[in-house]
Amino acid sequence: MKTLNTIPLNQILQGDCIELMNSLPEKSVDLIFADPPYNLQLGGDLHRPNNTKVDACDDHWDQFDSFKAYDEFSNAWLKAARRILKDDGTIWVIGSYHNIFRVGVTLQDLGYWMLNDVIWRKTNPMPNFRGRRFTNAHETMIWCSKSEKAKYNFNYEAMKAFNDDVQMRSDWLLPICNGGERLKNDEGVKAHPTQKPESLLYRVIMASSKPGDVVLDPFFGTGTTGAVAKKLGRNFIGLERETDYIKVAEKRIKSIKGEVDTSLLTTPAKRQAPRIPFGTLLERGLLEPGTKLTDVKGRYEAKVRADGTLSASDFRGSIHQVGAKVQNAQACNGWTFWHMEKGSERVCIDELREQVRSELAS
Amino acid sequence: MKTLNTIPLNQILQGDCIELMNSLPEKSVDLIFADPPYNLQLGGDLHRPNNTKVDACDDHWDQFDSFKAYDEFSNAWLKAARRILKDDGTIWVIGSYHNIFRVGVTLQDLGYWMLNDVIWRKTNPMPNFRGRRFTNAHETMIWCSKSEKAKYNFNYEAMKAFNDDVQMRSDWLLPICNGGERLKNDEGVKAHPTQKPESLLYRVIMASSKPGDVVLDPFFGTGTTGAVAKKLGRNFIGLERETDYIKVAEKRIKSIKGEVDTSLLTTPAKRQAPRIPFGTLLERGLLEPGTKLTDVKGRYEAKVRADGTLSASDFRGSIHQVGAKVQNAQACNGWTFWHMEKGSERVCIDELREQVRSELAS
DNA sequence: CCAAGGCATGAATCGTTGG
DNA sequence: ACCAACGATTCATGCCTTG
Repeated sequence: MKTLNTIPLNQILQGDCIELMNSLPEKSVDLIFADPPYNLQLGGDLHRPNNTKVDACDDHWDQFDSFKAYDEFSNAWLKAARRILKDDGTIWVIGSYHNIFRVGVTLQDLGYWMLNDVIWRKTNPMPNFRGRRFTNAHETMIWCSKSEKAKYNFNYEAMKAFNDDVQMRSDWLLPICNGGERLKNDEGVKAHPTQKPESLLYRVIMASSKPGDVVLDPFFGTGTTGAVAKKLGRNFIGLERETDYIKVAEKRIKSIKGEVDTSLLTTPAKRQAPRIPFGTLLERGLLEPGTKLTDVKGRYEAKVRADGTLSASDFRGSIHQVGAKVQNAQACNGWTFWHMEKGSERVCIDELREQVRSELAS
Repeated sequence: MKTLNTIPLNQILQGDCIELMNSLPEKSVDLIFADPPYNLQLGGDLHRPNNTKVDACDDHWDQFDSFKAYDEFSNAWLKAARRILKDDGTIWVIGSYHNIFRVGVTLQDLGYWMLNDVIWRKTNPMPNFRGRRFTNAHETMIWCSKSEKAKYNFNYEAMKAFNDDVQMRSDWLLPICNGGERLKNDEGVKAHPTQKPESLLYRVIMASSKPGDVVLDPFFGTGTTGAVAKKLGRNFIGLERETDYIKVAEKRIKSIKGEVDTSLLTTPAKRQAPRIPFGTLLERGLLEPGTKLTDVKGRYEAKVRADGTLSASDFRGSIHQVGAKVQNAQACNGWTFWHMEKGSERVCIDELREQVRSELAS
């Protein structure tokens, strides 16, 4: 494949992304966003508790023989990306714990300079159905400049403005892509197993590029990067192998008239008063496992357990459940019912919660 | 240093953590929590395994040299840790984007099996003063078992109870360590630059160990791991080079009184409840042969046979087999699937099992 | 037309025990 | 080591059906 002299804008190029990048002129791209295969290494099938089968990402493009093969792949495409990236351009790569550590090392070894790792916290992740691990509720993005001294672009003021005038943090709370945004094929089946939400790309592109910039995505899929780039007045280049994805992406991008929906940039409304699990008082040392709690008169009592539940004679449960049980009542607000002894006084545990709330607010 | 036959508990061992770990008996530790140094650019803490010092440098070649040294260091201590870790033990390592990707790759390359990456979201991170990046508001922990097939320990029910009866997610919001918890030396200066909050260790130790387990921290510092281990009824081993840190940690841990009733420290899991054959319900008269069972909606039905099996139209078998068959599913938990009619209500047979269990316990 | 409830589904490295 | 059987396990969201 011969090298082009000018860069083809606002198009999807079909083929292997490494070969395609090698055909593009060097130092011609301002921003790269990449969502490479995660090398998931899934075992057998997984079923939900209601016996339905989880639709796993088992596509051929996610299969690698070994970590070594995956590292060689990462090294190859990140090297090709480095050649076409302008000296002051930046690159984002997204992944999960299956692959992101290997991608991070490859980035560092190739001389990229890490600026941030940014956590995409999902409001609605898939639960852990078997109860064997923590709910995998986030993905990680790495943001790099081409070198330590590069004068990269970061729209600090814009990010701050969109975040209620406080600095944008490295953890972003955004929903996964579903509902109307999720693209379906003619049979009504999801067109791509891992379509990213536009809200994520809005922040990425807003933060690290300017209108008129060239934004390249080497694993274009159904074209979220291109769609958002167009909406934000940037030029895009999409690289993709699969004909089916390209068709969907072209239709999607064609239908966009370049308007910006700024609501996608903002953080979902902050919860009013943050919910404080009772266990928080334990891990913060405000209470200890074994502490005796009583009602305000000292008629009923229970002991605090390490997992943030209470135990009373032969009953265990939340502060609310145990509070109701000892009174033989239907319901009980454990926060106002239970007190701890402090010297000769009884202090309501709700005061401890207030203390935590004020610390969380600061 | 010669190898010990028994493991020294609830002590801080002074010296190089790799040498000290090599002196401990193999497969003797249940849980490792490690907060390794990652000041690549500061020089002070980073030595090659042969004890030569790595120069702090900026340019690319030396940066690569320093990554290589860091990888050798990680490989050495994680290998030593692997030897002393029990086959069903787990390890946590915490870091930031400067080092965590390299640590992650080393873990994977040594054969550790990643279970989760967990994000510690800081309520009160240091702001980014220059406004050139996103506020670095989190650190990353990697949690691994020793191998893919290991039967590691995860206290799912405890973590769920702790989190208001919703699965604990992979992102944890916790404040950094300051205020009264932050240890100061005699001059009133913070005793350690990166003291971790006890709340973080509380969750780690609660989630992945049992009372009486051995918890080792190879970079003990001021001993947060030991302090929380003691509070939660676990044994600790701390490894540390610096005399100043050891003094502070010993004083800290000595002041903790660690007697807590073990029953308050553990959350019973249904998984480890004694097995009750379905036939027991019959011989105890809780069910009679011929009783009709249905699913919760009354869509499927079966009859109880005297031998403790069920029969449905033209199929006979265990409660599980028949439950699966009528639904045309691969598997089924008959205990939660089948219900008996009691007046106008349907009662799950799992409640009958609970009744038997409580009778057997008393 | 609206409210309530049912149902589908998302990048997932998701068993244990006894024969 | 392999196999069969037991039996434990889900949260947020959006669309659709039912009343």
